[in-house]
Amino acid sequence: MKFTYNKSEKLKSEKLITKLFTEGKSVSAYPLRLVFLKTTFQDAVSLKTGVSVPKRNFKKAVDRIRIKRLMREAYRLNKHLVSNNISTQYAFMILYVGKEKPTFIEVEAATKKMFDKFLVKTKNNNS
RNA sequence: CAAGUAGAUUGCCUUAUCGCUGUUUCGAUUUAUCGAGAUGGAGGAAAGUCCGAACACCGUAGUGUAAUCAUAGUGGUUAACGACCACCAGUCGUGAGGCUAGGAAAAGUGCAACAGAAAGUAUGUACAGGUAAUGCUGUAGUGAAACCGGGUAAACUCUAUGUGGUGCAAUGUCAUGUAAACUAGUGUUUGAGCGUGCACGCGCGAUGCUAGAGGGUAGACAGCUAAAGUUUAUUAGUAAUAAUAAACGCAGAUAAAUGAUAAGGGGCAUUUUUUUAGAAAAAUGUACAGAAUUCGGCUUAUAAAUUUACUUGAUUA
Repeated sequence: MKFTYNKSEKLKSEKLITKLFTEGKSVSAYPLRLVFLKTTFQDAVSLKTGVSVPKRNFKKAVDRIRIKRLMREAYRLNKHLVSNNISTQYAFMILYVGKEKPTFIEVEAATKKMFDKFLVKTKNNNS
């Protein structure tokens, strides 16, 4: 198991992001919200993920960058929960919908909870 | 010692684990990826985007005029500036110093609280003087200012000088896919082409199919980081700054790297407790803030610390 999160695992394509937001489904675990879409892409990874913090809630760039770093870190350490349990490729976008600055412990707990919900939801859909 | 004035500097550190990104070396292969190593990786304001430039494109024959906006003592610095430095003047402060609203009122228009007869078309009252006669002359009284070519330009205005626009999402190169139109070839029952992996067979099949050219979307590359560079020293200058020498080689991401977690330590401030007037312990706090083409300024935010020069007051000798 590798806790990596490099360029090929990041969601970068503008087209795919637009499609994700128009067609994707979502689960939320406050203060996080996950938008996902079953899709395919060239790179040999099972997930492509982006993170986002709205400027509306955090006006200072320092705060936004800090939260994004926490979210990326939580994703990096916990992505095996998802990647070991899915068969097809997914695009993820994790949004921070809270309005307070979080700690890493909060973000990590919310990430785990969110991934559990995601797995439950996708299984139900398949069966 | 206290209070203050003007500058300059700094902007916490270490270790471990797991990661991100640029460059580079080696090794693997699947030839564009993987693995291992080495080595760079946020600021004094990176911020606001308020000025000035470099650079790029668009506009423009050239020149002039007008409008718009900006600037406004004198001299200097600079690539340039509305920035900076020096001096003069005015003004505030006991002082060190701070501030600038510093061109023109003899082109025109406007404005002037209170007081006052009257505030810009002057001239009432009282007293005195004077005349043929008249506010013709003086004094008193209000006011910052009362006829003086008055004041005010931090009112319009005038004068002088400058001023084209858009910003790296600029701009250039490559270019998968694809609609219509264009050009060439080929084809319409003598069947091009497509699907069924190939052949056979079967099915579909006609402004069709193939190619070119074109356009330039997704994306990639260049622009992109060696620059009016940084540090130190010397010299010239009151200074801004300039010259010379030596050393250094200093982020380059793009849904956007420069981190996360844990442990330990340091400085300072505040509070509490202890105490032998030295000090010790504990708790809390430790800012503002995140590059996005690049420079020079300005403005704004900022816990706390260090330091230089000077002023005023007090005490001691």
